[in-house]
Amino acid sequence: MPSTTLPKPLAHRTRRERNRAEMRTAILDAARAVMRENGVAALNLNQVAAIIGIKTPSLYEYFDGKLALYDALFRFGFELFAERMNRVLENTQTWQESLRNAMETYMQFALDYPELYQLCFERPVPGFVPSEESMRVSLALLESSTARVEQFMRESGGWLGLTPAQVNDLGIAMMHGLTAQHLANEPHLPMGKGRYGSLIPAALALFQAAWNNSNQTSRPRLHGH
Amino acid sequence: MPSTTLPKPLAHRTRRERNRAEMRTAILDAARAVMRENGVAALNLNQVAAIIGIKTPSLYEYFDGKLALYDALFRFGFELFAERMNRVLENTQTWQESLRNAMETYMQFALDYPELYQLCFERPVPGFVPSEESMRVSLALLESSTARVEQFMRESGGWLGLTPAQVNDLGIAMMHGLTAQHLANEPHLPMGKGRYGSLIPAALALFQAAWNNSNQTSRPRLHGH
DNA sequence: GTCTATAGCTGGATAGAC
DNA sequence: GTCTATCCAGCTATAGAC
Repeated sequence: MPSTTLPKPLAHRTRRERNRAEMRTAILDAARAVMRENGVAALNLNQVAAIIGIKTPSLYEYFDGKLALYDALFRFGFELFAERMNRVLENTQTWQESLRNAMETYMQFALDYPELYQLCFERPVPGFVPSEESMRVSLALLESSTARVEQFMRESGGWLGLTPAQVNDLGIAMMHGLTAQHLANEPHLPMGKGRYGSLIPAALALFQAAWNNSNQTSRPRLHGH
Repeated sequence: MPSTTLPKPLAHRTRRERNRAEMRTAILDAARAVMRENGVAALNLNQVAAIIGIKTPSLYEYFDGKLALYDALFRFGFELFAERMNRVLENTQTWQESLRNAMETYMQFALDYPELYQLCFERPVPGFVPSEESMRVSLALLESSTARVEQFMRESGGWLGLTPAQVNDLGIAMMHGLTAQHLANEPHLPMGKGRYGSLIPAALALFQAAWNNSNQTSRPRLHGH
Protein backbone atom coordinates (compact mmCIF):
# COMPACT_ATOMS: atom_id res chain seq x y z
CA MET A 1 0.00 0.00 0.00
CA PRO A 2 1.49 3.34 -1.08
CA SER A 3 -0.60 5.20 1.52
CA THR A 4 1.87 4.21 4.22
CA THR A 5 4.46 6.43 2.61
CA LEU A 6 2.32 9.50 3.23
CA PRO A 7 3.24 11.54 6.31
CA LYS A 8 1.02 10.75 9.26
CA PRO A 9 -1.20 13.53 10.61
CA LEU A 10 0.50 15.67 13.23
CA ALA A 11 -1.71 14.42 15.99
CA HIS A 12 -0.66 10.86 15.28
CA ARG A 13 3.05 11.41 15.14
CA THR A 14 4.89 9.82 17.99
CA ARG A 15 7.51 11.71 19.95
CA ARG A 16 10.39 10.04 18.24
CA GLU A 17 9.22 11.45 14.97
CA ARG A 18 9.60 14.99 16.19
CA ASN A 19 12.60 17.04 15.44
CA ARG A 20 15.39 17.89 17.79
CA ALA A 21 14.01 21.16 19.09
CA GLU A 22 10.66 19.64 19.88
CA MET A 23 12.33 16.83 21.76
CA ARG A 24 14.36 19.25 23.83
CA THR A 25 11.33 21.24 24.89
CA ALA A 26 9.45 18.02 25.61
CA ILE A 27 12.28 16.94 27.88
CA LEU A 28 12.35 20.30 29.65
CA ASP A 29 8.59 20.16 30.16
CA ALA A 30 8.82 16.67 31.60
CA ALA A 31 11.64 17.74 33.90
CA ARG A 32 9.54 20.60 35.19
CA ALA A 33 6.67 18.23 35.88
CA VAL A 34 8.97 15.99 37.89
CA MET A 35 10.33 18.93 39.88
CA ARG A 36 6.84 20.15 40.62
CA GLU A 37 5.92 16.74 41.95
CA ASN A 38 9.02 15.73 43.90
CA GLY A 39 10.64 19.02 44.70
CA VAL A 40 13.28 20.81 42.67
CA ALA A 41 16.21 18.99 44.24
CA ALA A 42 14.72 15.58 43.45
CA LEU A 43 14.84 15.80 39.69
CA ASN A 44 15.18 12.29 38.31
CA LEU A 45 16.25 11.35 34.80
CA ASN A 46 14.46 8.00 34.81
CA GLN A 47 11.16 9.69 35.56
CA VAL A 48 11.78 12.33 32.93
CA ALA A 49 12.44 9.70 30.30
CA ALA A 50 9.41 7.66 31.32
CA ILE A 51 7.08 10.65 30.99
CA ILE A 52 7.95 11.30 27.37
CA GLY A 53 8.08 7.62 26.53
CA ILE A 54 11.77 7.05 25.94
CA LYS A 55 14.51 5.29 27.86
CA THR A 56 16.93 7.15 30.05
CA PRO A 57 20.04 6.82 27.86
CA SER A 58 18.22 8.54 25.01
CA LEU A 59 18.15 11.73 27.06
CA TYR A 60 21.88 12.01 26.55
CA GLU A 61 21.28 12.63 22.87
CA TYR A 62 19.75 15.97 23.83
CA PHE A 63 21.41 17.01 27.08
CA ASP A 64 24.86 16.31 28.45
CA GLY A 65 23.50 15.21 31.80
CA LYS A 66 21.53 16.26 34.80
CA LEU A 67 23.43 19.49 35.46
CA ALA A 68 23.01 20.55 31.85
CA LEU A 69 19.30 20.05 32.29
CA TYR A 70 19.26 22.19 35.41
CA ASP A 71 21.21 24.85 33.61
CA ALA A 72 18.83 24.94 30.67
CA LEU A 73 15.90 25.17 33.04
CA PHE A 74 17.54 27.95 35.03
CA ARG A 75 18.13 29.95 31.90
CA PHE A 76 14.68 29.32 30.59
CA GLY A 77 13.15 30.35 33.88
CA PHE A 78 15.06 33.58 34.13
CA GLU A 79 14.32 34.55 30.56
CA LEU A 80 10.65 33.87 31.10
CA PHE A 81 10.68 35.92 34.27
CA ALA A 82 12.61 38.82 32.78
CA GLU A 83 10.34 38.92 29.78
CA ARG A 84 7.25 39.07 31.96
CA MET A 85 8.70 41.65 34.27
CA ASN A 86 9.96 43.93 31.53
CA ARG A 87 6.72 43.74 29.64
CA VAL A 88 4.70 44.64 32.69
CA LEU A 89 6.96 47.51 33.73
CA GLU A 90 7.36 48.93 30.26
CA ASN A 91 4.50 51.36 30.30
CA THR A 92 4.09 52.26 33.92
CA GLN A 93 4.11 55.95 34.80
CA THR A 94 4.20 56.24 38.59
CA TRP A 95 6.31 54.43 41.14
CA GLN A 96 3.13 53.14 42.70
CA GLU A 97 2.20 51.43 39.46
CA SER A 98 5.68 50.03 39.03
CA LEU A 99 5.91 48.65 42.53
CA ARG A 100 2.48 47.14 42.35
CA ASN A 101 3.11 45.52 38.99
CA ALA A 102 6.48 44.21 40.07
CA MET A 103 5.10 42.63 43.23
CA GLU A 104 2.16 41.07 41.48
CA THR A 105 4.29 39.78 38.64
CA TYR A 106 6.81 38.28 41.03
CA MET A 107 4.19 36.45 43.04
CA GLN A 108 2.23 35.39 39.99
CA PHE A 109 5.36 33.97 38.43
CA ALA A 110 6.02 31.97 41.58
CA LEU A 111 2.49 30.60 41.46
CA ASP A 112 2.49 29.84 37.74
CA TYR A 113 5.92 28.20 37.72
CA PRO A 114 6.81 27.18 41.26
CA GLU A 115 9.52 24.84 40.01
CA LEU A 116 11.21 27.58 37.98
CA TYR A 117 10.75 30.09 40.77
CA GLN A 118 12.44 27.82 43.29
CA LEU A 119 15.24 26.92 40.92
CA CYS A 120 15.93 30.55 40.00
CA PHE A 121 15.29 32.36 43.27
CA GLU A 122 15.81 29.90 46.09
CA ARG A 123 18.75 27.76 44.95
CA PRO A 124 17.64 24.47 46.47
CA VAL A 125 20.04 22.31 44.46
CA PRO A 126 23.32 21.65 46.26
CA GLY A 127 26.29 21.91 43.94
CA PHE A 128 24.47 23.58 41.09
CA VAL A 129 25.97 26.85 39.89
CA PRO A 130 24.02 28.72 37.24
CA SER A 131 25.68 29.63 33.98
CA GLU A 132 27.13 33.08 33.44
CA GLU A 133 24.64 33.94 30.76
CA SER A 134 21.74 33.46 33.16
CA MET A 135 23.43 35.64 35.72
CA ARG A 136 23.76 38.36 33.13
CA VAL A 137 20.00 38.33 32.64
CA SER A 138 19.55 38.64 36.38
CA LEU A 139 22.03 41.48 36.70
CA ALA A 140 20.55 43.43 33.83
CA LEU A 141 17.12 43.16 35.43
CA LEU A 142 18.42 44.45 38.75
CA GLU A 143 20.17 47.38 37.11
CA SER A 144 17.17 48.49 35.13
CA SER A 145 15.09 48.19 38.27
CA THR A 146 17.44 50.41 40.26
CA ALA A 147 17.61 52.90 37.42
CA ARG A 148 13.84 53.11 37.44
CA VAL A 149 13.76 53.82 41.17
CA GLU A 150 16.45 56.45 40.70
CA GLN A 151 14.36 58.14 38.07
CA PHE A 152 11.32 58.27 40.33
CA MET A 153 13.36 59.60 43.22
CA ARG A 154 14.83 62.37 41.12
CA GLU A 155 11.33 63.53 40.36
CA SER A 156 9.90 63.31 43.82
CA GLY A 157 12.69 64.06 46.26
CA GLY A 158 14.14 62.10 49.17
CA TRP A 159 12.83 58.89 50.64
CA LEU A 160 13.65 58.42 54.32
CA GLY A 161 17.20 59.41 53.50
CA LEU A 162 17.77 56.19 51.58
CA THR A 163 19.62 55.75 48.31
CA PRO A 164 17.74 54.51 45.24
CA ALA A 165 19.54 51.17 45.51
CA GLN A 166 18.42 50.81 49.11
CA VAL A 167 14.83 51.66 48.29
CA ASN A 168 14.96 49.17 45.47
CA ASP A 169 16.35 46.44 47.70
CA LEU A 170 13.75 47.16 50.33
CA GLY A 171 11.08 46.63 47.70
CA ILE A 172 12.70 43.41 46.55
CA ALA A 173 12.90 42.11 50.12
CA MET A 174 9.24 42.87 50.73
CA MET A 175 8.22 41.29 47.45
CA HIS A 176 10.31 38.20 48.08
CA GLY A 177 9.17 37.87 51.67
CA LEU A 178 5.50 37.97 50.78
CA THR A 179 5.97 35.50 47.96
CA ALA A 180 8.11 33.07 49.89
CA GLN A 181 5.66 33.01 52.78
CA HIS A 182 2.71 32.61 50.46
CA LEU A 183 4.36 29.71 48.63
CA ALA A 184 5.41 28.04 51.85
CA ASN A 185 2.06 28.34 53.58
CA GLU A 186 -0.74 28.47 51.03
CA PRO A 187 0.63 27.60 47.59
CA HIS A 188 -2.81 26.40 46.49
CA LEU A 189 -4.37 29.85 46.85
CA PRO A 190 -4.19 32.34 43.97
CA MET A 191 -2.57 35.74 44.27
CA GLY A 192 -4.73 38.10 46.29
CA LYS A 193 -5.97 35.36 48.58
CA GLY A 194 -4.67 33.98 51.85
CA ARG A 195 -2.58 35.21 54.72
CA TYR A 196 0.29 36.54 52.64
CA GLY A 197 -1.15 36.47 49.16
CA SER A 198 -3.59 39.20 50.10
CA LEU A 199 -0.99 41.54 51.58
CA ILE A 200 0.35 43.20 48.45
CA PRO A 201 -2.05 46.15 48.82
CA ALA A 202 -1.00 46.46 52.45
CA ALA A 203 2.65 46.49 51.44
CA LEU A 204 1.92 49.16 48.87
CA ALA A 205 0.11 51.20 51.50
CA LEU A 206 3.19 50.88 53.69
CA PHE A 207 5.44 52.32 51.01
CA GLN A 208 2.89 54.96 50.13
CA ALA A 209 2.53 56.09 53.70
CA ALA A 210 6.29 56.24 54.09
CA TRP A 211 6.49 58.30 50.93
CA ASN A 212 3.82 60.70 52.16
CA ASN A 213 5.56 61.04 55.47
CA SER A 214 8.97 61.53 53.94
CA ASN A 215 7.81 64.19 51.54
CA GLN A 216 5.97 66.29 54.03
CA THR A 217 8.66 66.34 56.68
CA SER A 218 11.73 66.66 54.49
CA ARG A 219 10.51 69.64 52.53
CA PRO A 220 7.42 71.85 52.11
CA ARG A 221 4.43 70.12 50.57
CA LEU A 222 3.75 71.53 47.16
CA HIS A 223 0.40 69.96 46.51
CA GLY A 224 -1.49 69.63 49.76
CA HIS A 225 -5.13 68.64 49.63
CA MET B 1 50.34 -0.97 85.99
CA PRO B 2 47.36 -0.30 88.25
CA SER B 3 47.10 3.29 86.95
CA THR B 4 45.30 2.05 83.88
CA THR B 5 42.32 1.14 86.04
CA LEU B 6 41.87 4.76 87.08
CA PRO B 7 39.27 6.73 85.14
CA LYS B 8 40.85 8.71 82.33
CA PRO B 9 40.66 12.50 82.47
CA LEU B 10 37.57 13.95 80.77
CA ALA B 11 39.60 15.41 77.98
CA HIS B 12 40.98 11.99 77.17
CA ARG B 13 37.76 10.06 77.14
CA THR B 14 36.78 8.86 73.73
CA ARG B 15 33.30 9.33 72.40
CA ARG B 16 32.29 5.75 72.94
CA GLU B 17 32.83 6.20 76.64
CA ARG B 18 30.19 8.88 76.85
CA ASN B 19 26.67 8.23 77.89
CA ARG B 20 23.64 8.07 75.72
CA ALA B 21 22.62 11.71 75.95
CA GLU B 22 26.09 12.90 75.10
CA MET B 23 26.17 10.62 72.11
CA ARG B 24 22.89 11.95 70.83
CA THR B 25 24.00 15.54 71.00
CA ALA B 26 27.32 14.62 69.41
CA ILE B 27 25.42 13.02 66.54
CA LEU B 28 23.19 16.06 66.14
CA ASP B 29 26.20 18.35 66.13
CA ALA B 30 27.91 16.25 63.48
CA ALA B 31 24.74 16.24 61.39
CA ARG B 32 24.60 20.01 61.56
CA ALA B 33 28.21 20.26 60.45
CA VAL B 34 27.45 18.06 57.44
CA MET B 35 24.40 20.12 56.53
CA ARG B 36 26.36 23.33 56.79
CA GLU B 37 28.96 21.92 54.42
CA ASN B 38 26.86 20.12 51.83
CA GLY B 39 23.52 21.82 52.11
CA VAL B 40 20.60 20.80 54.27
CA ALA B 41 19.15 18.36 51.74
CA ALA B 42 22.44 16.49 51.40
CA LEU B 43 22.67 15.15 54.92
CA ASN B 44 24.63 11.92 54.84
CA LEU B 45 24.74 9.28 57.55
CA ASN B 46 28.14 7.95 56.57
CA GLN B 47 29.69 11.36 56.96
CA VAL B 48 27.95 11.90 60.26
CA ALA B 49 29.28 8.64 61.61
CA ALA B 50 32.78 9.34 60.34
CA ILE B 51 32.91 12.70 62.06
CA ILE B 52 32.26 11.32 65.51
CA GLY B 53 34.41 8.29 64.90
CA ILE B 54 31.88 5.48 64.73
CA LYS B 55 30.50 3.34 61.94
CA THR B 56 27.19 4.07 60.27
CA PRO B 57 25.18 1.19 61.74
CA SER B 58 25.96 2.43 65.24
CA LEU B 59 23.90 5.53 64.54
CA TYR B 60 20.80 3.37 64.60
CA GLU B 61 21.36 2.79 68.29
CA TYR B 62 20.51 6.45 68.86
CA PHE B 63 18.18 7.44 66.03
CA ASP B 64 15.67 5.43 64.04
CA GLY B 65 17.04 6.69 60.75
CA LYS B 66 17.63 9.72 58.63
CA LEU B 67 14.14 11.18 58.96
CA ALA B 68 14.27 10.82 62.73
CA LEU B 69 17.47 12.82 62.66
CA TYR B 70 15.86 15.55 60.59
CA ASP B 71 12.96 15.63 62.98
CA ALA B 72 15.16 15.96 66.04
CA LEU B 73 17.07 18.76 64.35
CA PHE B 74 13.89 20.54 63.35
CA ARG B 75 12.60 20.43 66.88
CA PHE B 76 15.90 21.52 68.31
CA GLY B 77 16.10 24.40 65.88
CA PHE B 78 12.64 25.68 66.62
CA GLU B 79 13.10 25.47 70.34
CA LEU B 80 16.37 27.34 70.09
CA PHE B 81 14.76 30.00 67.94
CA ALA B 82 11.68 30.38 70.13
CA GLU B 83 13.82 30.65 73.23
CA ARG B 84 15.94 33.39 71.69
CA MET B 85 12.97 35.28 70.35
CA ASN B 86 10.96 35.13 73.54
CA ARG B 87 13.90 36.19 75.64
CA VAL B 88 14.60 39.17 73.44
CA LEU B 89 10.98 40.30 73.26
CA GLU B 90 10.26 39.79 76.92
CA ASN B 91 11.10 43.21 78.17
CA THR B 92 10.46 45.48 75.23
CA GLN B 93 8.17 48.43 75.81
CA THR B 94 7.45 50.02 72.43
CA TRP B 95 6.49 48.44 69.13
CA GLN B 96 9.61 49.94 67.62
CA GLU B 97 11.77 48.07 70.07
CA SER B 98 9.87 44.85 69.51
CA LEU B 99 10.05 45.02 65.74
CA ARG B 100 13.71 45.89 65.79
CA ASN B 101 14.58 43.10 68.19
CA ALA B 102 12.51 40.59 66.26
CA MET B 103 14.14 41.44 62.96
CA GLU B 104 17.64 41.40 64.38
CA THR B 105 17.05 38.16 66.22
CA TYR B 106 15.63 36.48 63.14
CA MET B 107 18.54 37.49 60.94
CA GLN B 108 21.11 36.72 63.60
CA PHE B 109 19.64 33.27 64.10
CA ALA B 110 19.90 32.64 60.37
CA LEU B 111 23.55 33.69 60.44
CA ASP B 112 24.45 31.77 63.58
CA TYR B 113 22.70 28.56 62.54
CA PRO B 114 22.16 28.63 58.78
CA GLU B 115 21.52 24.89 58.70
CA LEU B 116 18.80 25.10 61.36
CA TYR B 117 17.34 28.22 59.79
CA GLN B 118 17.03 26.55 56.41
CA LEU B 119 15.62 23.37 57.86
CA CYS B 120 13.04 25.20 59.97
CA PHE B 121 12.07 28.11 57.73
CA GLU B 122 12.76 27.10 54.16
CA ARG B 123 11.82 23.42 53.98
CA PRO B 124 14.48 22.30 51.52
CA VAL B 125 14.09 18.58 52.25
CA PRO B 126 11.67 16.84 49.92
CA GLY B 127 9.42 14.41 51.72
CA PHE B 128 10.22 15.62 55.22
CA VAL B 129 7.24 16.63 57.33
CA PRO B 130 8.00 18.14 60.72
CA SER B 131 6.52 16.59 63.82
CA GLU B 132 3.40 18.00 65.40
CA GLU B 133 5.21 19.08 68.52
CA SER B 134 7.52 21.33 66.55
CA MET B 135 4.57 22.86 64.78
CA ARG B 136 3.02 23.64 68.13
CA VAL B 137 6.10 25.65 69.09
CA SER B 138 5.80 27.55 65.84
CA LEU B 139 2.11 28.24 66.26
CA ALA B 140 2.50 29.43 69.83
CA LEU B 141 5.19 31.85 68.75
CA LEU B 142 2.99 33.27 66.01
CA GLU B 143 0.07 33.72 68.38
CA SER B 144 2.07 35.52 71.02
CA SER B 145 3.49 37.71 68.30
CA THR B 146 0.08 38.68 66.99
CA ALA B 147 -1.17 39.31 70.51
CA ARG B 148 1.73 41.67 71.05
CA VAL B 149 0.89 43.63 67.91
CA GLU B 150 -2.74 43.76 68.96
CA GLN B 151 -1.72 45.24 72.29
CA PHE B 152 0.34 47.94 70.64
CA MET B 153 -2.43 48.81 68.23
CA ARG B 154 -4.99 49.14 71.00
CA GLU B 155 -2.76 51.74 72.60
CA SER B 156 -1.92 53.73 69.52
CA GLY B 157 -4.90 53.56 67.19
CA GLY B 158 -5.26 52.37 63.61
CA TRP B 159 -2.52 51.39 61.24
CA LEU B 160 -3.37 51.94 57.58
CA GLY B 161 -6.68 50.24 58.24
CA LEU B 162 -4.99 46.88 58.73
CA THR B 163 -5.80 44.26 61.32
CA PRO B 164 -3.19 43.30 63.92
CA ALA B 165 -2.70 39.96 62.19
CA GLN B 166 -2.04 41.72 58.89
CA VAL B 167 0.44 44.12 60.42
CA ASN B 168 2.16 41.19 62.07
CA ASP B 169 2.35 39.24 58.82
CA LEU B 170 3.70 42.26 57.01
CA GLY B 171 6.46 42.49 59.56
CA ILE B 172 7.20 38.78 59.21
CA ALA B 173 7.35 39.05 55.44
CA MET B 174 9.75 42.00 55.62
CA MET B 175 11.91 40.22 58.16
CA HIS B 176 11.98 37.01 56.17
CA GLY B 177 12.62 38.79 52.89
CA LEU B 178 15.62 40.69 54.23
CA THR B 179 17.05 37.59 55.84
CA ALA B 180 16.52 35.29 52.88
CA GLN B 181 18.15 37.78 50.51
CA HIS B 182 21.04 38.36 52.87
CA LEU B 183 21.66 34.63 53.26
CA ALA B 184 21.38 34.02 49.54
CA ASN B 185 23.68 36.85 48.49
CA GLU B 186 26.15 37.63 51.25
CA PRO B 187 26.02 34.93 53.91
CA HIS B 188 29.61 35.67 54.90
CA LEU B 189 28.78 39.19 56.07
CA PRO B 190 27.53 39.80 59.62
CA MET B 191 24.21 41.39 60.40
CA GLY B 192 24.28 45.12 59.70
CA LYS B 193 26.60 44.73 56.74
CA GLY B 194 25.95 44.19 53.07
CA ARG B 195 23.20 44.92 50.60
CA TYR B 196 20.38 43.42 52.64
CA GLY B 197 22.01 42.90 56.00
CA SER B 198 22.23 46.65 56.46
CA LEU B 199 18.60 47.35 55.65
CA ILE B 200 16.96 46.58 58.97
CA PRO B 201 17.09 50.25 60.04
CA ALA B 202 15.59 51.20 56.69
CA ALA B 203 12.79 48.71 57.16
CA LEU B 204 12.14 50.10 60.63
CA ALA B 205 12.06 53.61 59.19
CA LEU B 206 9.50 52.39 56.67
CA PHE B 207 7.20 51.10 59.39
CA GLN B 208 7.82 54.17 61.51
CA ALA B 209 6.96 56.52 58.67
CA ALA B 210 3.83 54.57 57.91
CA TRP B 211 2.86 54.77 61.56
CA ASN B 212 3.44 58.52 61.64
CA ASN B 213 1.44 58.98 58.52
CA SER B 214 -1.39 56.79 59.67
CA ASN B 215 -1.69 58.50 63.01
CA GLN B 216 -1.71 62.03 61.72
CA THR B 217 -4.24 61.50 58.97
CA SER B 218 -6.65 59.26 60.82
CA ARG B 219 -6.88 61.51 63.85
CA PRO B 220 -5.47 64.80 65.14
CA ARG B 221 -1.80 64.82 66.10
CA LEU B 222 -1.42 65.16 69.81
CA HIS B 223 2.30 65.74 70.03
CA GLY B 224 3.50 67.70 67.03
CA HIS B 225 6.96 69.18 67.01
C1' DG C 1 18.56 7.98 17.48
C1' DT C 2 16.85 4.58 20.17
C1' DC C 3 17.38 0.62 22.34
C1' DT C 4 19.27 -3.29 25.91
C1' DA C 5 22.52 -4.24 29.07
C1' DT C 6 25.26 -3.01 32.44
C1' DA C 7 28.85 -0.61 34.82
C1' DG C 8 29.67 2.04 38.79
C1' DC C 9 28.56 4.52 42.50
C1' DT C 10 26.18 6.18 46.60
C1' DG C 11 23.74 5.70 50.55
C1' DG C 12 20.23 3.89 53.69
C1' DA C 13 19.32 0.06 56.40
C1' DT C 14 19.70 -4.83 58.49
C1' DA C 15 21.90 -9.35 60.32
C1' DG C 16 24.62 -11.28 63.30
C1' DA C 17 29.31 -11.90 65.53
C1' DC C 18 31.82 -10.07 69.33
C1' DG D 1 26.90 -0.97 71.87
C1' DT D 2 29.92 -1.44 68.35
C1' DC D 3 31.60 -3.74 64.85
C1' DT D 4 32.02 -6.31 59.91
C1' DA D 5 29.70 -7.80 56.21
C1' DT D 6 26.18 -7.39 53.27
C1' DC D 7 21.91 -6.36 51.09
C1' DC D 8 19.19 -3.59 48.43
C1' DA D 9 17.46 0.27 46.06
C1' DG D 10 18.04 4.21 43.25
C1' DC D 11 20.32 6.81 40.13
C1' DT D 12 23.76 8.65 36.66
C1' DA D 13 26.15 7.50 32.90
C1' DT D 14 28.39 4.60 29.16
C1' DA D 15 29.03 0.73 25.62
C1' DG D 16 27.61 -1.20 21.85
C1' DA D 17 23.92 -3.62 19.02
C1' DC D 18 20.25 -2.44 15.90
